[in-house]
Amino acid sequence: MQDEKLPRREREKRRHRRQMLAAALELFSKKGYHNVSMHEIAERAEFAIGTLYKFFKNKEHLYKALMMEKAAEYHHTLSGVLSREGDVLTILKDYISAKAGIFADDVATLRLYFAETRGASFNIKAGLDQDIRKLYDELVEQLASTLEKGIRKNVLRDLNPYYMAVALEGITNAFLFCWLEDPERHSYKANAPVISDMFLKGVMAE
Amino acid sequence: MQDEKLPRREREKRRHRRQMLAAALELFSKKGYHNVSMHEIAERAEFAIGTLYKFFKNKEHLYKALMMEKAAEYHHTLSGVLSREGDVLTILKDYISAKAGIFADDVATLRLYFAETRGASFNIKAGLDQDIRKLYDELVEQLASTLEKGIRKNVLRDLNPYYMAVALEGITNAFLFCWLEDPERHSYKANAPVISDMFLKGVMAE
Amino acid sequence: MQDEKLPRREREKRRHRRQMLAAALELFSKKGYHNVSMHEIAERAEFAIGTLYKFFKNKEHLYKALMMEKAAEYHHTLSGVLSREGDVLTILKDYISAKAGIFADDVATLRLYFAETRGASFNIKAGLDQDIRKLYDELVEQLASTLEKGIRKNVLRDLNPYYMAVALEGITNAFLFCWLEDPERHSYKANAPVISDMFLKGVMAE
Amino acid sequence: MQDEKLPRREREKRRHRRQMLAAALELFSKKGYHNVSMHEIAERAEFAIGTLYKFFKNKEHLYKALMMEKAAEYHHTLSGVLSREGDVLTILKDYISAKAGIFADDVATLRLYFAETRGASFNIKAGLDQDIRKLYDELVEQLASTLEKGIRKNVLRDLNPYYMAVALEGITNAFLFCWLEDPERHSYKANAPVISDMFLKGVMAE
DNA sequence: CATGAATGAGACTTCATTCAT
DNA sequence: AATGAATGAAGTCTCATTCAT
Repeated sequence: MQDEKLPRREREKRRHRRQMLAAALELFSKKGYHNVSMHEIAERAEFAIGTLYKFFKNKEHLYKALMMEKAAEYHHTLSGVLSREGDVLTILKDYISAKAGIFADDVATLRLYFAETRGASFNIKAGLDQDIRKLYDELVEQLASTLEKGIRKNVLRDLNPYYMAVALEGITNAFLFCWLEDPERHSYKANAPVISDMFLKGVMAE
Repeated sequence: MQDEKLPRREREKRRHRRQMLAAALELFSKKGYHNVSMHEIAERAEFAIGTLYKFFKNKEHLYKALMMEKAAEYHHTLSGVLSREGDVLTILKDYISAKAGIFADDVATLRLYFAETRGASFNIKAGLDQDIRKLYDELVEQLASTLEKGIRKNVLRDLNPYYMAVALEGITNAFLFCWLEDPERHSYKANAPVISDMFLKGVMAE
Repeated sequence: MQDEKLPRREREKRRHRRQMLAAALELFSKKGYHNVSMHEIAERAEFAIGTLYKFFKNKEHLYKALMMEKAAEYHHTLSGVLSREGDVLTILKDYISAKAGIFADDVATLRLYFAETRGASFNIKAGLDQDIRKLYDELVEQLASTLEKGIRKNVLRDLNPYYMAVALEGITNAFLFCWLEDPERHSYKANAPVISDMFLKGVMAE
Repeated sequence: MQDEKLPRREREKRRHRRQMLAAALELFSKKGYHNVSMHEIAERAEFAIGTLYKFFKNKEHLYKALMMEKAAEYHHTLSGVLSREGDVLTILKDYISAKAGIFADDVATLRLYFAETRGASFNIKAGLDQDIRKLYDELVEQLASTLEKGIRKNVLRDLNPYYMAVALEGITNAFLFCWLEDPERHSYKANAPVISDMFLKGVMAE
């Protein structure tokens, strides 16, 4: 992350890599993996096609690199929220809100994220997308742990914590999806309290 | 739907069409739109490539025909459940259960359904997939109407009914997705009561 | 070989295949495997590139099909000469002459043949060219058998028959090569008696 | 050849050049001209690609430089043998033996040598390979002169000396090729007397 | 309607070569 | 000289679609 102390050459290389990934993100997100050509990405990034291939072995690797970097950021943030000390209800509310912040200025990533984790992904050959899915599964497990803690403390009802996590993910993603489809009408951020309300009321112990 | 009174020629034609769609469904569901070729579909359906094109203008139209037929069935069933007379809570429970029955023996369709409605779909050029999305939106609206009725009858809390519908869809789809990913571990059908419980507790008036 | 009784469609297909192989032979022979593009071959054969790929899985397979068909013809002819009844010296003279006839009107094949069997071949990936080399080895073995017969009949000196075969191949190929390089100055056909003379005198029993 | 009296800079330059040629020889010989990239050569030689291009104008020139140096060595040695004083038969036997020594520890060169002189070479564009071929032709001519001398001295039969040379080259190369293909089974060196025997018996005057 | 050979645009990828540092 | 990032022409191959039979 810290490029500061690197030699100029290395810094430039990283910058170029970022430019390529940015171009790829924009295009993949708008048109989908199979409707974007490597030439298109190279052109958008203002590099020659050969340069693109110097940085990424092939289209799949470029795509995967893109997804993994974004997924890592995403999961790092949410995982951080879930790791906080404090009462479970606050953590859950924060988690719901945090999802808003993450994608607030990066709709492109959100779109791809859905394509990979919710839609049945057919973009990359079997095996390559396993890593991304695995990262996502880990987050759900962590969420389940948090919920389990809530159960033990009698804050939450004694339901299967994994399925509670699945439900929470389902709701939040549904709202994110709404927002993605029509950002004008459906603000996820504004709806975060509604989500918290509905979900928590459904799972809280009385 | 009723082919009985049609001349033999017409009946055969419909049968052929069904065979082609069945082959397409199987392949699209397994490998994704872009990883299936028209030749592959023709071969699987045991027709010549030219015949496939006699029935469907092009690959997109074939895909859309497939999706629309499946979506129509799906929404017809769920719409039927929501149109029933009776108390709202029962209707909602039935709705949740009904989703299990629909896909129980048709995982292939479920997979494609997600690719289109939950993941950001990049399969078919803008405009063509609007019809499918529209059908889905109608169902959500109908669900919202049902929920609104529940609110008016003081059975449900006074929350935005559209967002309640979004939440319910989010939860049920999340569970369907779980089941799709690992049918052995996560039975949607068995979990339907859990879903109903969590969701209804969250939205019911006290 | 007999296309006569085949349906028209099938006959045409074979003709097209032959046209493609002919175009490939001409180009490969003139410019070498790596200096000929599939587009070039398609164009020369007056077919679209896609059609070429309908007939041959890829460039290597096209090349191999070409080589194998030619090699089969070639070895069939020479093998026939070696299988004849009669005295060994006559058979050997005929063998030497026969090599002239084979390539007389097909310099292109001869050139490729050398590239594969005499030059160290780097054209096709390891394994694919084994078949061609094997065919050639079989011929040398058969030649050795013939020579062995001559030894047993005391017509030839008691030398290692395999190495005698190698020597004979070496001489004949060297003359073929001369002719290939400069057909005007060095006629293989005219030199066949010279070859026979030199070689036989070297290996004949007194 | 003598680098001793040169300034250090010059000596280093020559050493670098040799390293590059050695890397190229190894790779070309193993994989063939078209299956080796300039990057690969640079990497093997442990230089940057740009440095490679400082020494050799382009891939063809690199290849040609390699071939010419090896060919020059080769022909210098054999030419030396043919220039010796003494009786023709001894010279010829020595010539046949000498071919063994030359390639004994340099199979790589032998492989390339065949690719260029025996197989129809398609490696380098027309014109560039003429020099190598010319060098080879000169050697054959010199061999023919030697043979002619033998004829004049009534040691050899009165055959066309050029064709006798061609035949000798054919035989020796065939044995070299045998050895190249399977060094374990076919030792050229051990077979040198066999070659001499067969060839000389075929061409000697009685 | 059925067939399937033919088409060719366009995708992915490699690699010889250049040039600023 | 040495470096190696950047270039882009050119090659291989796929596949949606057409059309003559």
